[in-house]
Amino acid sequence: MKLATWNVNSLAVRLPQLLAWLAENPVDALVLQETKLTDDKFPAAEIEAAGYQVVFHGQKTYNGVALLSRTPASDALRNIPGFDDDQARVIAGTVRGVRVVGGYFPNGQAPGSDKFVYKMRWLTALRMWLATELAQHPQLVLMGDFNIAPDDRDVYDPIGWMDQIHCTKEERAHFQALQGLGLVDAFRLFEQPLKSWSWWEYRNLAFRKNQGLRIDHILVSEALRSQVQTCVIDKLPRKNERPSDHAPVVVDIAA
DNA sequence: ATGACTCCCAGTGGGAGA
Repeated sequence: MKLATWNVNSLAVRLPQLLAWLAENPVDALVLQETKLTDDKFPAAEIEAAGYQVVFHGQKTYNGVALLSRTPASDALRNIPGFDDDQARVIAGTVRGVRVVGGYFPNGQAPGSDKFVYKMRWLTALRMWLATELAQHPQLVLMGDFNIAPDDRDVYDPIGWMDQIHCTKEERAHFQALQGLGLVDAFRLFEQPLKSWSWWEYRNLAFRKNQGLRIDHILVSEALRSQVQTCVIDKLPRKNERPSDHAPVVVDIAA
C-alpha cells in the first residue's frame, strides 16, 4: 500500500492541485497539513468524488489536518488524547490494518520563544501518546510536517542554519526520541540523492536553486520496516503554478 | 538586510510560516 503526506499550505487554494496529484498518484492514504479550513468549509464532496474517504480536523487561518483513504479509516482520532490543545495538528485512523497518524508539528518560530516551549511540550505529549498507540497498533506509520530537519544532510546550508529553528539540538533530540520508540525514517532506509529536500522557501528563488530542508517525514514502526519498498519525495507539484512550499512524500509498503 | 514570498484576516497593514 502507498501512503503519503503533504503540507498543502491552504487547501482552499490547493484543492485543484490535490485532485490532480491524486489522479496521478492514487495512493491508498494521504495525510494533509495546513488545510487552514474550519470543518464546515472542508471540501469533502470534491474529495469523495475523487474516490477517497476523508476525516478532518481544522480551524480558521492556521493549522488543520486531514486523512484521506481509499477505504474508510476506522477509530479516527483528532489531536493528542489528554493533551489540551486549541490547535488542530493531529489526525489518526486505521487503514487496512495500519494505524496512520498524521501530524502538523509546531513550527516553534525561534529557540527560546513561547512557541518553541509549546513545540517541546507538544513533542513530549506526542511521544507519550505514541508509545501507548504503538502497544495497541504494532503496524503504525507516523507522517507529516515535522518541522524538524533531523540531520545536517537534511539542510542546504547547515552552517547558516546551525542552532536555528528546525535544526536545534532540542528538536533533533525529540526526533531521535521518536526513533527510540522503534519508529524508522523510511526515507533513509534507501540510498537517496544528495540535497533531497521536502520544503523550499518561497523567496530567494530557493526552489530553482534547490535550497531547502527535509522536514516532512514518514516514520514506520519496526513491524513494518522490512516491508518498506520505496520512499520518495515528489518534487513535481513544487513546479506548479502557485505551488505549496512543501512537496509530498510517498512510501510504498508491501501489504 | 531583521528583505525577498504566500496565505490569511483584515481593511488602505500585519502576523505567521520555515
